[in-house]
Amino acid sequence: MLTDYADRVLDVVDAIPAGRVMSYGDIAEYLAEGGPRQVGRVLASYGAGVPWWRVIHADGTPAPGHDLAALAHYQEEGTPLRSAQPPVRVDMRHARWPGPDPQQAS
DNA sequence: GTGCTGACACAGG
DNA sequence: ACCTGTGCCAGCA
Repeated sequence: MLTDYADRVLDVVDAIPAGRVMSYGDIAEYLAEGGPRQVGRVLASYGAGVPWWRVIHADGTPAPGHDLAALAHYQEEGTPLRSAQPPVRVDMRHARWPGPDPQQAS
C-alpha cells in the first residue's frame, strides 16, 4: 500500500476542483508535513490517478515535460491562464485553491 | 552510514 | 524570462 503521507497528498490533489490549482508548497503547508519536495516526489511516483496538472509551482508554471499536457487540461477546465503559450503560466492570483474544507469533505 | 538526485521555494544576478 | 546557489525532506545506490 502507499504510505499514509502519499495517501493524504493524493487525497488533497484529487479534491482540487476543476479550474483551480495548488502549488506543491501549498499542499505541504495544508498538510503541515514534509515539504514541497515530498509532494513533488509523491506526484512523480503515484501522480497517476490524480489530476496532477492542478498541482504546479509557486510561480504558476506546471511540471517540466508535462507543461503541454497540463495546458490542454487548463484550456479544457477553463483554468485562468496568464500565458496560453509556453512558458505556460497559471494565474495563481485567482486559480489558487486554499484546500478542501474539513467540513465540506465527506 | 555516506552521497547523489529529485514533477520545490526563495533570493540574487 | 533565465540561470545559480542555498535550504528542505525523502528515496535509493
